[in-house]
Amino acid sequence: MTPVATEDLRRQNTASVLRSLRHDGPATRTELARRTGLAKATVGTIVGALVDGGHVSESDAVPASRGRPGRPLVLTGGMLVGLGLEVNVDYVSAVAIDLGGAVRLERTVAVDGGDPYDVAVGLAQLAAAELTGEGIRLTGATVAVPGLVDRRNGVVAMAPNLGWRGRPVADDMGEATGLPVAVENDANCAALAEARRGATVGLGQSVYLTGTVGIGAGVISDGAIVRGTSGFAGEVGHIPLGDPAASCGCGRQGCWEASVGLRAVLAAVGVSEDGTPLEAAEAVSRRAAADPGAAETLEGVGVLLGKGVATMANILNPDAVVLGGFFVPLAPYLLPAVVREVEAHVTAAPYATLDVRLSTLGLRAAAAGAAEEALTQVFTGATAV
Amino acid sequence: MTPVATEDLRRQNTASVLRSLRHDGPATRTELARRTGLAKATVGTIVGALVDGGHVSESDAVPASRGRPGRPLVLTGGMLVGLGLEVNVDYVSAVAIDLGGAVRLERTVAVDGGDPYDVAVGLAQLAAAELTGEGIRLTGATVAVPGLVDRRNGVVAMAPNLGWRGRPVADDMGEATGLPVAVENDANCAALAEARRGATVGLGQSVYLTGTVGIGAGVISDGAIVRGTSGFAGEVGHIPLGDPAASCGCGRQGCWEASVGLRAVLAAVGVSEDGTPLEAAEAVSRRAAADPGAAETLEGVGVLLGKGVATMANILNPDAVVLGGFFVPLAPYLLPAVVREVEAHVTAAPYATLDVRLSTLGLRAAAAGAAEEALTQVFTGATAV
DNA sequence: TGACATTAGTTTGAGACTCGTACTAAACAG
DNA sequence: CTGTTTAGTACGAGTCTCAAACTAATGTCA
Repeated sequence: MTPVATEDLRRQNTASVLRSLRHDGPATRTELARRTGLAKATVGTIVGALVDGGHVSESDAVPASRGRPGRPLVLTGGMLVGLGLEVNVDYVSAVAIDLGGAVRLERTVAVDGGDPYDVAVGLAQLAAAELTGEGIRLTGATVAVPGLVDRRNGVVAMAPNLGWRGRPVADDMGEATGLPVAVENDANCAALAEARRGATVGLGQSVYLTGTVGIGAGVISDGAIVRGTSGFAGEVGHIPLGDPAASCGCGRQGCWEASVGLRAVLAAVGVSEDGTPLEAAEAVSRRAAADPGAAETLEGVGVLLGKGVATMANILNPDAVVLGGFFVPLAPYLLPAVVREVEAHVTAAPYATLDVRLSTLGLRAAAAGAAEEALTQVFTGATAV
Repeated sequence: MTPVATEDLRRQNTASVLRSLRHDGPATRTELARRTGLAKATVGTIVGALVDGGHVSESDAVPASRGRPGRPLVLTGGMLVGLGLEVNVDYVSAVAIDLGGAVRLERTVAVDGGDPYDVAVGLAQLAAAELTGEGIRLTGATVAVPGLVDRRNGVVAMAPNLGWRGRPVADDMGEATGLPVAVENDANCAALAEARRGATVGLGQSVYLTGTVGIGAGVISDGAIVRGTSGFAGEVGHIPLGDPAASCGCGRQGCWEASVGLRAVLAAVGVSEDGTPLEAAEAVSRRAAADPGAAETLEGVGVLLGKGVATMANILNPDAVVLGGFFVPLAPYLLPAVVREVEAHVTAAPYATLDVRLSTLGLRAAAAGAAEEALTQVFTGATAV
């Protein structure tokens, strides 16, 4: 495994330079040499190729205190773009992000009754045509799906909300668009998005917990998604630490989701399930503002939520846990209890702080994360620029 | 980071050859070239250096069906040895393992009242002297400790059973022995040992769950320990999914350990806490064989154990979970319930099988894993042979 | 104003490495 | 004893990084 020839060296070092520009911002060649540990001459060669390729450009010289002023290099990366698609029951979103992190395209299309897959293919083809028209090279597309995804073969094993089962999305969509297509769980994508451009930028390890209809988690370690053996990691909706008496939609008792999922919350507070999860959660929030009993109920949800967060933290020891989805509008009522439970139950609490944060990216997180994922192979050196 | 020069290339490829020999067994040069993807000529050069260094040797030619017979290469690795130390309340163990995976030294010393640290230092010095006397080069030592270990600075943050708190073991012991010393959690080490030479050889991702006085887990991914941000991952003893009424030694209620830990099991079955955890567990096993009520109680423990295993499996999606420590003698009574709970609560269960296995290494696991850990940098290419 | 110090970036030659091809070595088959 | 087959080595070409020397651009200070 991992055969390494001398050209792979260049790829790795190029990726190292790109990562440094991405992660620590613009820098002169000399500064980059210091950051990466490479020789000045080597950085010069690598940067030369990147400038030729249009991925990096020199900004105006900034005179340092003394000596010849350096010319800082900026990731423009207009040429390399990753495409992310989020497939959901009622909408499909596309986001394209370039090497520099800029959003180059953003579309959302409603799905009216038909198969979301067809909408996704159409959107992907549209985006690909539009982007390549500008002379852009797409590194690939990643499709974020709410369900169990087997990464090894690009098959969606099960996506109950979409009604998909054993669907070879990567192969099918790859053929339809001519792009290398990967499939990924939506919570994983959102977690990556928060880690690259949201609430957990700069942290080594983080967990993203989203509440939409179900509960899903994404785990990020050193900028990469942790997938487990078959890509099913982070399927936390049905871990058995909810109220043992609560019946879950899956037929089991005591699932976490059955106590802290959207339906459970709506039922507990007595709000009807209208509109999107976020709209419903906002209705709950309004009710809690008016009704102390409802606020207290939410605090109870927060306790159970905190127990689950503490459980994940004990197993994974992340720097931060990010709450997303419908947890965000309810945060004022949930967060105090969550923080309390975390402090009570996380073994490492006195020695390593665990931040509980709120998602900053909102609904766009999954698609943006999918686009970032489509770009990662460039930053890891797996693909040549 | 990751500055890569042309010599690092050789290190990586050498490590690749070593890993192949380790993982897939002896092979001829041509076979190695096929396995690693390197050119035959390159493998020839690398193997030449390894043979010169005494790390690899040619075994007798085995004639293939036709043509010139190949000379299979075997990891002898007599020259490079990793040292592992397991520090416990009443004993300290040392195990030394060479590149070929052979155990080169094994010692256990009882601790009678004194500080286990002093015993460990003495044992390490003894082992180092003995091994270097034979012309062996020690790559380093890893100390396995039952407690929270901060890997970044080699400090044992807290080891309640040892009475250690904020102790800079790596620095101190490194000075005393002249070796590079690392510190690691004992469950992590045992998990690594099972993955390299025990129940989970060949699996990509595994979780090891040990019961001694407390409950601890180790997570292995692609042959490496998953540590989380500060090395506190796998501290599962106090995740809140035990009986909510059960009081834990830590002062909290509902900790998992308070329901499935050794003391809880002994109390539930009515056996006194005599001897080592394993001896006590064997007493429990005898009791259960005679008393159906006790067996039923154990089944209840198995249910809670299974809930925890399912929780970890949902978060991490491993290939297998290994039960060690006192769970092994009680397996006949626990395992059926554990397997049932896993099948009931693991979301991925229909799509990816999760094995529940028993530890095969027993008490020696932690020290052996520590020794393996001390060797890993050779196999990852971080250290030159 | 001009020599000097200082820092940025490039040129150049050496050294390390892998690769493909051609070549030698060692067995068996008929 | 010749041909076939497979294992392993020698060799030259190509790629890459590196250190040191060198050029470029600016501020400093007499």
